[in-house]
Amino acid sequence: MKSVRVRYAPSPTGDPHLGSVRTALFNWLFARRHGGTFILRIEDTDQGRRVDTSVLAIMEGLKWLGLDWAEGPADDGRGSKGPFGPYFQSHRLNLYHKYADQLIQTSHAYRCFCSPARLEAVRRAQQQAKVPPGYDRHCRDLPASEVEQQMAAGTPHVVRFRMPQEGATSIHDLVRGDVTWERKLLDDFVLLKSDKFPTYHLANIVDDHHMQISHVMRAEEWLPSTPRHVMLYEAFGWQHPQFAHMPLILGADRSKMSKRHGSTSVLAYRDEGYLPDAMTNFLALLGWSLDDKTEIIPREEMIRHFSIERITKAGAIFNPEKLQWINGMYIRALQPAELAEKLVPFLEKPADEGGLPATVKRPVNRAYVSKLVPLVQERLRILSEGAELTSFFFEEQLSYDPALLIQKGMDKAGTLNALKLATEQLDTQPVWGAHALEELMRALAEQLNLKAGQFFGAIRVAVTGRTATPPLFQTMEVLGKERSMARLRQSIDMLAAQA
RNA sequence: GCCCUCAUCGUCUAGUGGCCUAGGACGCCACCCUUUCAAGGUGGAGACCGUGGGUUCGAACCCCACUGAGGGCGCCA
Repeated sequence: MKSVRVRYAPSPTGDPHLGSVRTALFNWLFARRHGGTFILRIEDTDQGRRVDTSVLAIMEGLKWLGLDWAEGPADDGRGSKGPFGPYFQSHRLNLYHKYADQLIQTSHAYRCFCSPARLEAVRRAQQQAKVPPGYDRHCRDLPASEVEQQMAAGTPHVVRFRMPQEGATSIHDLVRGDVTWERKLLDDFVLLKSDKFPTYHLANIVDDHHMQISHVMRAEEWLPSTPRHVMLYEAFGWQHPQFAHMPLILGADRSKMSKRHGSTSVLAYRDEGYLPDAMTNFLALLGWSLDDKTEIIPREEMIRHFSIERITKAGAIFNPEKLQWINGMYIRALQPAELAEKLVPFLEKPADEGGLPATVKRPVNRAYVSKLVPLVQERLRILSEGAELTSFFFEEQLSYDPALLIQKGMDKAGTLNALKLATEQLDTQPVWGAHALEELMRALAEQLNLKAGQFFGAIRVAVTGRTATPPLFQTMEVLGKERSMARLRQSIDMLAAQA
């Protein structure tokens, strides 16, 4: 195989979405697998839809996921790096004009002076007549004299491809096998718009050729435009790259994933606390598999084993629950110190963005976070759950319903008594370690003739304000004696005061 | 309407003619572990492999038709 050069060619019209990023991932994996080159090219040929922040967002998304490009926009998002640049199509206009002219010279293309209004009317008529929509080739065979006249008059025009009407065009798609189209069903698509910008079709072919792209890996939605591209390559006398059309990522309703299906920007997943490795692992599994059983696949393994042959053909519904599960697996695999570091920014977010309550001072004490992290590591699925899971570690004042203190099979008086005894004994406890605390309290439970679950349950609520927490005595150890004792005493007051 | 693609548990998938009375994973349920919640372990429910025809000694796997779903049909990519 000649050297692998693949590109990810998004148009900067918004944040990078999941489907788009999955395409980037597959291209990147393929390049890595074959020691090839992964190229980022910005297809900004639509001035109307261009969103300025988009290029930065796309690069941010790729960087976050660790998908580095050898050629493409430079890190500042302005210049380009790599030998075939620039990698912004809007900076390559001369090239497209040159090739559009060449196509006109060789009669593979022609100028079309039809107004948008006329095109619209034609389309409407076609719709009414239930005829396949498409350009009616009005200008395909305009006399040279009229073309000259229109040009002299400065009439806005586009350049269209003169689609041959005989025969068929086939490709051998690496994912789908042979696919064939009747040429007479293909219309005379636009190559150059009246604003002198190329369409996607022209720019794409010219650039893929000039950048020596070996494999075009893109989503299935591009399959229908592939015969047009192949015809263009032929018109230029160029060899076309190999094609591989990947399955679409679908929403729950089985339609193409879009904004309608909720937050689909990868950056939103980053902000919710998904780990980049978990994200790539999950995305890779949407349309590709390593074997019949492996789910957690380290990046290096992914690279080693990635192959187009194992890409699925059918579209895949995005399953958020599985993503959460995978993320949980990656969180558990983290070193506690790493997790602590990743968690802190999420804890410090404003309360209404999922951070700790507003009453908790920022910045949080990192040493303290490091101590509690081991207690919540296996209970976390995404980083943004951290604040909810740990807020009682930080709060000065707990607020909860005192009735929660009374455990199943116990009453108020019994609970009060148990809590008082616990408080007394704990108060004299010199060594505030989980093990010692547990021994002491187990003995007391026995003495009180209470089940450990009952007794510990009451203490748990007293100390944390919750019924579900990390292991009680470890929690108390992290909380510290002073804070634990204060909470115990407060619980007694609250319960006693309750009617 | 026309063109193209696709079709195995709810979901992601394994499966390329006999190893399939269809395997794994998420989710769900139960049990074990256990001071709660998780994590972990074990087990379970869950797919007559879209339907109907072929081919073959034998089909989830090959062929045809149908049906269904999706994508495309812009001076958007």
